[in-house]
Amino acid sequence: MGLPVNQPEHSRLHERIRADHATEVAEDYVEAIDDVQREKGICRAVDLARRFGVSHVTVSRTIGRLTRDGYVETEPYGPIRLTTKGKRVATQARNRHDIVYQFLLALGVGEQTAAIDSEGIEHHVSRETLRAMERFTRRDQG
Amino acid sequence: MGLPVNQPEHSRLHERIRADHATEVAEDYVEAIDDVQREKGICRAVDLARRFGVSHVTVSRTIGRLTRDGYVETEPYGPIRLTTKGKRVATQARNRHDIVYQFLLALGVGEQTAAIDSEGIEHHVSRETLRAMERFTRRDQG
DNA sequence: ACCCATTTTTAGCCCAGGCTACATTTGGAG
DNA sequence: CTCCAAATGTAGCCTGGGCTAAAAATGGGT
Ligand SMILES: [Mn+2]
Ligand SMILES: [Mn+2]
Ligand SMILES: [Mn+2]
Ligand SMILES: [Mn+2]
Repeated sequence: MGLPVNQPEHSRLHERIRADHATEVAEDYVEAIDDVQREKGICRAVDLARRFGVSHVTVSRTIGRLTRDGYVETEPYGPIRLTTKGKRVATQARNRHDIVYQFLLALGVGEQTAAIDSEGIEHHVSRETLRAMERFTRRDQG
Repeated sequence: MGLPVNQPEHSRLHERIRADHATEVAEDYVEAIDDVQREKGICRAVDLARRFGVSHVTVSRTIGRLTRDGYVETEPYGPIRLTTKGKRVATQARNRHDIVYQFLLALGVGEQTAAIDSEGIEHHVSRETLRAMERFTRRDQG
């Protein structure tokens, strides 16, 4: 067994990365579903296909996985609704995404770049780093 | 066709993310291969399996793709060597990774967290954001 | 009421990146 | 030299997340 090594074991890092990737799609989807619902009342698969730039079939299959995992509910040919769990994750995801976005702006990055980079970075930011980003943004221009 | 929209179209963002993911494994592998070579002269598949916490079969298949894409060269039962292209990508990847890591430290994040988060964030940082991070780190403690 | 455009579903394909089980090769210890 | 442990390769499986083509359902406009 051996005592727990205190330096981060490299394999651990990558396990985290793989775990992040597994939840990444779920986070982006529930956030997008929530967005669409705010914008136009209900969310349909076709809305997500446009938003993500993928085919409607890909959306349909992904929604199947999200349903299986308890994030969304649908009936055949019906709209896509978030479960309680889905709403919670959507709120957290949007919050975190926004913190990262505002942080990049505060760092001096342009809006377009901040929008693009935050979309990927958000999924790999721990609580600790998120807090540090908030602190910086507040101090810088709050 | 329509005129190019100037606000970042949401689907564009996600296309970037998907592209980043496609190169992510290649970047981490060539960086790791370079690391191992520095540490112990030659790099073998087992070294990478340990480092990434995956089976040697997964490494073998991944190395096959990297060979196909011109990043590495191997002979049967031989060590893993980087091509010129592979070395270039490894150097760039390490450089960028280090900038992100140092930046997180400068932001006030702990070493463990910085190590973990930088491993994921590095792949989603544009040149512009990377420059902003360098600027901040230099100003903060350079 | 009907028709048709839009939407969703289904079938079937691809590739990346995981795995286990088993076969083969290699090189060093004795 | 021989043998065996370690490394590598091969076969076959899985899931996620992409795609196209074609079928089926829905619902709004006339
Ligand atoms: Mn998001
Ligand atoms: Mn995202
Ligand atoms: Mn790296
Ligand atoms: Mn990485």
